[in-house]
Amino acid sequence: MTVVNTADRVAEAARAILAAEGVEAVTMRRVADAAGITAMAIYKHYPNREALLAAVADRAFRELGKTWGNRDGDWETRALGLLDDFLDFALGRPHLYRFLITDRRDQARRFPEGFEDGASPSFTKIVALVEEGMRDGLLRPDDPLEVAMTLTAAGQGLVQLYLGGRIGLPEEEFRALCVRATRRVFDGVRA
Amino acid sequence: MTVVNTADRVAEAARAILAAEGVEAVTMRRVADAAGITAMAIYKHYPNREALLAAVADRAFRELGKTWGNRDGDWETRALGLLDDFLDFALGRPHLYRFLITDRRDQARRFPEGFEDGASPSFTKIVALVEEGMRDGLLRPDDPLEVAMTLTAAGQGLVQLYLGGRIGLPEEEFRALCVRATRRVFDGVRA
DNA sequence: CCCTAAGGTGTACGACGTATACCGAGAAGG
DNA sequence: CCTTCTCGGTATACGTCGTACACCTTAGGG
Repeated sequence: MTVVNTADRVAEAARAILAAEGVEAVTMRRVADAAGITAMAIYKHYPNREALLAAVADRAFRELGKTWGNRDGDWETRALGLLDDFLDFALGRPHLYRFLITDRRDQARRFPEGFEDGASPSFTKIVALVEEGMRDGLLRPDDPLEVAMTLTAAGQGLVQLYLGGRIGLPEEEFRALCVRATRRVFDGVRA
Repeated sequence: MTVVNTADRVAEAARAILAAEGVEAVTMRRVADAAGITAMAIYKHYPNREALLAAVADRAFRELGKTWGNRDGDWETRALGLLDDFLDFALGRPHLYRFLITDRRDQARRFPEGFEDGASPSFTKIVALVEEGMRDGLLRPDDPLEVAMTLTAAGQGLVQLYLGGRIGLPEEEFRALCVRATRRVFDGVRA
């Protein structure tokens, strides 16, 4: 991600602060300082703070899609690998995760339309895996989109609880809990 | 919930604004106006805004526990009734839901210690139902706490996606989706 | 050579959380 | 009965936030 122009430099500065300290730490003045300009200069590139944050979300999402789910192995290995990638992100960059996944964003992709055509790179990979599982007889025939959604929702719910401080487990144990929970859900959709 | 003293009146005013417009709308000045005092007078009752919000969370949680899961019928009816109650709250008072469930709160109850003794009224009901299901042979023997957690996580994940604007379905269809998802998870833990 | 537009600065405004100083009423104690 | 505390309230002010507005500088095109 080479930074070329000011708009990118600003977005990158915002992303860094966000990842380190959370959305509420992303103030126009701090971002401006980090980018080497004045706060008001940001408005030459983004109409307001919200738009800046949206731009940050965009590039974070794009970056994310590239690093997810590039594993080999049998079906179950790849499935749990996807969960692992997800947890790596959620637990490794919790502020970014909260911002991207938990916070409301109005023009976010929507289920089911926005997903059917593979618009969401990460979710599409899960859907593809589910479809493969059904084709190969590992999973019971069902609506792949809904099954994929059920699977991801379980993981996201667990992470939400964990990041919300409701699960007092060390990270490794929490990850193991996620794997067990996911297996249970798999059991529910297995052939 | 009769309001007697100023502290309660303040908390109730804060709760009303929160339920109507979300946490960020809960400013000290607005709460004070609604309670008929000055902003600074709030500090005679709560050390700061965070403490006020914590008090709001407390009473909302307590109120919630009373209205949840008072249904009769067979096991599945009660189980889906609990889901229904949960969705009633999450979809009926989304701001309150986000505040209580999604937002980070430091002295929140924790899994597993905080739940084992039945400290959380709503979650305890789910655990009890799961335990009953296992005793009666409806569910496969397993850790009831973890199974209950898997179940709730799936529901919370779905709601998180819905409230985050990621699921472009009308409420009724979303509720049906939740039921189908929950059934799939049930299938995974059934005997 | 001037005009324009793009990208930058400085200042200012209203809203926020809250520190601080002050005040009046009633209880307590001599 | 008068003094003195304490409790719950007010008024004012400070630093920070997002951002409106006026202004400046500079590169490039007619």
